[in-house]
Amino acid sequence: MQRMTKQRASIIDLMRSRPDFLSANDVHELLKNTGQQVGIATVYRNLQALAEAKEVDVIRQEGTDTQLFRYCADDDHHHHLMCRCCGKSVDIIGDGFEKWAEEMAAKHGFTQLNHTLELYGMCNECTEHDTPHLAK
Amino acid sequence: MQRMTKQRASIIDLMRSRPDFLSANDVHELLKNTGQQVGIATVYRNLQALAEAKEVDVIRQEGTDTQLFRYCADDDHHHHLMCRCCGKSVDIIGDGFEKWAEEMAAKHGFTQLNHTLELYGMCNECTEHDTPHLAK
DNA sequence: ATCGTTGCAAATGTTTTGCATGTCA
DNA sequence: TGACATGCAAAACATTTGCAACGAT
Repeated sequence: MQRMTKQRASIIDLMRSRPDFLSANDVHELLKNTGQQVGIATVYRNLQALAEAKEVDVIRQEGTDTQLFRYCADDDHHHHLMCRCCGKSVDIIGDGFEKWAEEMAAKHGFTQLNHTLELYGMCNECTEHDTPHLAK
Repeated sequence: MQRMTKQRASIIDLMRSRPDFLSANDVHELLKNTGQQVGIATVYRNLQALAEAKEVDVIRQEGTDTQLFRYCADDDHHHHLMCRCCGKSVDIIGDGFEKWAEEMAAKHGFTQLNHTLELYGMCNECTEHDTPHLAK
């Protein structure tokens, strides 16, 4: 079974307090700044476990090959509209989209459909304030 | 300017002859099997150049962190419906989808929208023949 | 003869793993 | 106590880069 340790608690706390997507490294650094040292391997292991438990969402950063994690109460299937400037993200339910995807699959004889979809843009705040990049 | 070398020619030839998505490593191996040794770094450099020239499409493999490349005549923006079993993929034009995405962005005050979208499934052949995995 | 290209090996960056040690239940 | 969790360092990958040798134009 799953045991509650100091470090798991720290990680969960941090994730719950953060509305934006963070890399494993971000989490590691942020915890270090709070004085709660947690090994990077442990960070990865816990984020992975949380992802499997659907407590966090995982996406891939736009250009790079880094996974980003974010706490997420809603464990239904959904997508994200993420600000590439400040990292903030909005959950999107894909009603219309899912239907479109199924149609496309059917048209080409594909079954057992699955998909990856992420939307990236600039949120209104970042557009207005011309914020170049948000400090983590 | 761009120079045509043996190795660039080999890579382009291979890509043109392949309808499925290949990793840089696949390309490297396949060329090795043909006797046309090409350094892995060169494979990467050329695939990257081809991607910039929009001669190949790049996607990320479903679970992993590997990029996959595929020759693509059509340089307009489009998406892929890919068979997770045999790797075959179909180009999809996103008319309906693009519009939906813009609506979603607008609704939440996001601009400069961009997105990643890939569809994965089982093609009819793979479903019928119950092909477990295609040999590369 | 240039100057882009290649190949190799080393560097990078992310994520995973082995293993001895620590610790929750 | 005993199974699971942690930390560290090493391993595993995918990808990039420095640099000397090469070769297309």
